[in-house]
Amino acid sequence: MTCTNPHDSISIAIPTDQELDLLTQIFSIFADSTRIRIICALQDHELSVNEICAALEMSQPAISHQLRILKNARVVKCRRAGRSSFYALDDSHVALILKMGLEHVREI
Amino acid sequence: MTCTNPHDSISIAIPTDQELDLLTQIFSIFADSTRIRIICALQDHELSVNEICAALEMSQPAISHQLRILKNARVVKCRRAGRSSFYALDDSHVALILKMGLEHVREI
DNA sequence: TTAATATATGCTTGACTAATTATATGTTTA
DNA sequence: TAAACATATAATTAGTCAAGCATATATTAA
Repeated sequence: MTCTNPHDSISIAIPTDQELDLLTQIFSIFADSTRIRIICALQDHELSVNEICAALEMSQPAISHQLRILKNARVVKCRRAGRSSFYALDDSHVALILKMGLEHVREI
Repeated sequence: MTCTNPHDSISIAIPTDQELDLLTQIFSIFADSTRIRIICALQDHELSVNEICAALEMSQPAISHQLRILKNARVVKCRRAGRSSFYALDDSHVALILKMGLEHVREI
């Protein structure tokens, strides 16, 4: 990536308006504990909506609501099998950002 | 860090409730374009409140409002000099998370 | 001390959003 | 087909929050 200051590897070039929008979109996804818990639940394997409800002990519409947000953001993908829909992580980049945040939190 | 699945380096152990709170707090900070712009403006050098207002073309109370949030979250620190207050980045870990997000956005 | 400058704070409003309730759609079994 | 099951969607509500306005506090200069 380009940096405004080549001497500082952490330096960030000023984001464009479009980048700013995308950034706030992505970070907004993680700004909700229910969505983070869903992503963690899908970490190792896909789950049906019902299974996610059971895992998080939350209502089905509440889970479907958040799944739609995660799907629109391409964080999860959906596969239909019979009368169940199975959700799995889609974009590994996004999971990496969450991992970064978690590492940060655990280093405090 | 500990992983639920040692074969997958991206795997994330289920966060505790406390970690979940800290995570949503941190990501909430980046879920606002004004705050991201402030952080970017402070990337290379400290700035007074007035200078930040000028850089972002926003009102002084709006900037002070966001600076207080960033300060409480220890993302920025404040230094008083005469009648001006100069703000600078405090926690470089947080800037790293922002950098991650920006790299992600720029790779799409 | 008074005036001017710089920043912080309190109050309010409008926009956004997570969760609930109720209902609709889709799928399988009897 | 009808009934049961699984998920999606609509409408509503309550809570959160960014920004604006007004004002208070703090610092310097005259």
